[in-house]
Amino acid sequence: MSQARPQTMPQSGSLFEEYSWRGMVFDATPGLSDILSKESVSAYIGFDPTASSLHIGSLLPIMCLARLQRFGHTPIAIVGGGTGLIGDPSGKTKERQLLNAVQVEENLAGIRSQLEPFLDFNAARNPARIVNNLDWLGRLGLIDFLRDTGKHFTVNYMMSKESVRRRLDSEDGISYTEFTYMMLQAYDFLKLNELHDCTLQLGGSDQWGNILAGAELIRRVRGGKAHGLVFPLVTNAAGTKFGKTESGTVWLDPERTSPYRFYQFWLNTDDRDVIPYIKYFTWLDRPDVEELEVAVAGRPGQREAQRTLARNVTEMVHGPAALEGAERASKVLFGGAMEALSASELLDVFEEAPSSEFDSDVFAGDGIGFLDLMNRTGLAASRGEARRLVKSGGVYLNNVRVVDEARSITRQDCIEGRLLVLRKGKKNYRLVQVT
RNA sequence: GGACGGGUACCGAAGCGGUCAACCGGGCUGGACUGUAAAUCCAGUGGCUUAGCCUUCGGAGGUUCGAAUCCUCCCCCGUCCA
Repeated sequence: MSQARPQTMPQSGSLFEEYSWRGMVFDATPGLSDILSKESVSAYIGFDPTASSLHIGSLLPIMCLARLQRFGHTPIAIVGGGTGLIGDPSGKTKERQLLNAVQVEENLAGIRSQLEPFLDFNAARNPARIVNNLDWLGRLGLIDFLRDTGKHFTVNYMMSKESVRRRLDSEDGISYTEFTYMMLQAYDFLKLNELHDCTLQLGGSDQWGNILAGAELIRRVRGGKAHGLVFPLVTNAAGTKFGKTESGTVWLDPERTSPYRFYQFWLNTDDRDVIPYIKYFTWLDRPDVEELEVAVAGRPGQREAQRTLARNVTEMVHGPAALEGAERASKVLFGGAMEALSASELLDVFEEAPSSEFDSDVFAGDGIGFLDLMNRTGLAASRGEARRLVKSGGVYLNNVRVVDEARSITRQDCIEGRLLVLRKGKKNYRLVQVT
């Protein structure tokens, strides 16, 4: 079950079959399966530059491209520098806030670097490409656009699309700007078809309408056949939005979501979701996945599948060193062997835990009351709450349960005289640094 | 503009003169069990110097020994009529 890095060694079988067994085909244009088994094609997916980092919601599209490349096809990631300035109405009930060009430019740079670990840009035969559609949309003249592209779309056709219709029914309506989005995306497909012989567009199921519009445009303008394939929306058994936790979105950027949290996110995957996720997000082959499926059914408590998922995805996104750190941190946080670590190691492990700084005077002499400390670090909203927590046995100081609500904290309690680890419940840590 | 109905803690919702810091449900937070899960069970959920005290029931006044509860005015929301 080793984790393979980006590579272009073609795999056997057809890409379509591969997508299928992994549950990644929600819908596809007729005949696509045939073409993928016979020819090597160029395919693209668009990434939305709404934020400077991709989050794990983009992992499925990324894996789609990566798999495609392994099957000998050529992946193109298009970052929507141009379309990002417009805003896609698909899946949105409200008009979007427009981003300015500078923001989009910054976001593009971040996204580009996050795609790089997944795709091989130096493959001899089918190197991956990242393109920015601002390159052509930016200098597209309005008159040309209306004559060459607009002529191929009837308003009737556009209005019949689900993404538009829903907004027509809503109170807010849809602006002309967003209404035009579909045409711009179609134009992208046309342009990529022209420049890079791209004949396939992939996307989430909400992109189906936009993708078909592009294929249609290619047929009309260039007489060529183009295809589309959409993957399903990633769901979770809890019915919440995939990729969100109590602490927010799970980003790919380690600055935003630490590798530890990232690893934990996957480790905490529901039993019902773990096999689909493994199919989506790892390179494990069919026999390995089936083995894990048996493991989940037979001894769910072992969480072999979750562990495998977390290990694989964390390593793929953040590298082996970060994975090692995340696993070490997990061990300390859930195994409780805190004494074994030095203050600086603890700082490292708790890097992403909220922390408060206190002047060393606070701990001098008789020190500070424990309840006050709880309150002042924000771990408890009031002293009363702190008291209740202690009474119910839910508070730990340096991983030792606190039973005496009247106790004070002095310098003696600090690890190496400079660090305290407060914990509320099982997972709620707060670091106190003595300065 | 008129007629009703209503505004209670994070949300929903009881209470309609004292025993109300306010039933109950949800949420949330702890605990037990467990697999860092789900389900279940238990506890807590305004503040404090915690056998007690203080501040809360849309807002401001008033009646009363005593008000979330009664009265007056005001603000806001819903429904119907104009």
